[in-house]
Amino acid sequence: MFRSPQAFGHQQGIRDEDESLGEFSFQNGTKQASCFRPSSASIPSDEHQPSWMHQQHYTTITTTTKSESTAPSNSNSRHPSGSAHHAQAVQTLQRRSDDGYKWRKYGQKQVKGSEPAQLLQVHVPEMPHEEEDREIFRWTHYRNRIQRHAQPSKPQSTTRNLACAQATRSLMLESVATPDKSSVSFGDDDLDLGSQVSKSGVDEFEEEEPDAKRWNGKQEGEGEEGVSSGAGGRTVREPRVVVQTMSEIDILDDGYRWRKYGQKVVKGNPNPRSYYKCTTVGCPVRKHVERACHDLRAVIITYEGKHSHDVPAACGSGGQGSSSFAMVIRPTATTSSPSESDAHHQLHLQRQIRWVGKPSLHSIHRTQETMSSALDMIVQ
DNA sequence: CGTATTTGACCAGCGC
DNA sequence: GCGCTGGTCAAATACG
Repeated sequence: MFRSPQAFGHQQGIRDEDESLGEFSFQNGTKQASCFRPSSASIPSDEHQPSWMHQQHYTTITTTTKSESTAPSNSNSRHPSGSAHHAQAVQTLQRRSDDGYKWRKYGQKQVKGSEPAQLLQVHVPEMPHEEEDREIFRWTHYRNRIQRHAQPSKPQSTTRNLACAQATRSLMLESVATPDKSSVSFGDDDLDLGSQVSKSGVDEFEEEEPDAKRWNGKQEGEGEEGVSSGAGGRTVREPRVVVQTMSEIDILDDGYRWRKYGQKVVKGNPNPRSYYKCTTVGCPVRKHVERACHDLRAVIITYEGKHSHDVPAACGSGGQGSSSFAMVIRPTATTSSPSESDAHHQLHLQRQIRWVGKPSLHSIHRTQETMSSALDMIVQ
């Protein structure tokens, strides 16, 4: 089995935002990757056909955690760290983007009242004044950090196994908690988009109270993982992690065992959403999986909760499983005191994610790279 | 036969 | 209060 805890756990602390973004690197168990650090030369300059159209391989990441300030009575005791503070980091990174490129909305996860996983391939660069774009920005409710440099897709030279055949061509990682005002700005310098979003989006972001009723509701009573509102406090949604991957199969082995407990068609997406629980006793983690309405190949997986256990050996060990990748996500990322930095939180988050997979599979590497990179961005 | 999945019913939050 | 919606439950069913 391939597992590369060093992919995240060994990363050096937290880098300051911005400058490193365009040239971050990460490590996984197999190699030093720089897939998101292409040279600027790799950026096509074709304005007529923005390069992202050629580049299937992009990643968008948004992470948020909740600050105590807006959830004063957030049950700190639920977190082992006894945190009273959720630092919030909001970060959206896109691989295919930069000034002068157009942005196109490529998807939307429509959960009424909340926009936990808006998927963007933004286009129209110079005119966030246009209504459509403003909508896009409102949509995200996050500040967007656009990665300048594109990574050319490496040719897949070898045959893939089944899982790999579903190779991730794009990924989105999005850890979402109830937004608050402490959203971290990242690199408004690198693109006006960031500041624009902060104007048109973050304000709403701050004001809106996402639909937190359900993912909290019952979970609160189920275990320690649910982020609840304290007495009289606002309901705080537990952080989520949303992963979007291009796959022809719905079930991607992420290392854990899941039991399907429901399926429902949600508004705005003809494709049913499947609900899964982690089968490990006492583990509160749930996820739902749905196909994007805009692209049937796109699978959107939303995790919520923190695993109270490690990856089951039988699953995560890569034994006979078809694990293309496994991601352990423990979004309960809190700090022990309000004074602790976002960096601390981010490091915490970073350490909560690791990969499990088969190193021999190229596309797995690609996925891992992408995801690792995504996480690397998160901790910027 | 045990386990996993399916699927309709039910529940709860929110807006009108 | 009612309807809409997302999420969950649990009996029925399918599968190995």
